[in-house]
Amino acid sequence: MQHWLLKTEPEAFSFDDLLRAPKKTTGWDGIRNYQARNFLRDGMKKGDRVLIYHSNAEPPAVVGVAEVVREGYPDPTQFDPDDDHFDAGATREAPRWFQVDVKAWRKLKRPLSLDELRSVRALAKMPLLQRGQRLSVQPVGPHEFELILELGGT
DNA sequence: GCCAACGTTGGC
DNA sequence: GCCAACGTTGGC
Repeated sequence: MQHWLLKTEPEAFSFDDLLRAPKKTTGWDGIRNYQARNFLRDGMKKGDRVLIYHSNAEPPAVVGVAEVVREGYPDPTQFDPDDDHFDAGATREAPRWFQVDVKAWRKLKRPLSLDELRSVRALAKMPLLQRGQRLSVQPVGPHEFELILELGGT
């Protein structure tokens, strides 16, 4: 089983929104980056655990844990001309963008801010903490994942 | 709101 | 295939 981190802007969709969603589940749509797309399409497997990170937040922080409940399938918003994420170059025969479904598992007892994560030496190699890292879907090592759960409390 | 870092686009 | 211009991300 692998572990991942998904970024979201809480103003658009927060972990609490996920907790309130039907079946605490949502399609993680709107990702428009090829590297992230490849993780969604090929990497993420049912049962994988996912850290949910709030970007553009005060403070930016890991706030909860979710689980992949459906593996990669075409993101429907790419086909919708009225959607912000419409992509005229994508077809149903050859979809360009993929999403997974994630279900909220636990909210961390205490959010782990970016500052705090940076202060933990064992986490220093996380992509999230690297300078200029913008990828919104990232793999997380098993030890890093367990440590974050310990620090945040589940 | 600023701006550094990065990804994408398109002219050549 | 290079690279300048442009758009986006996301911390601050």
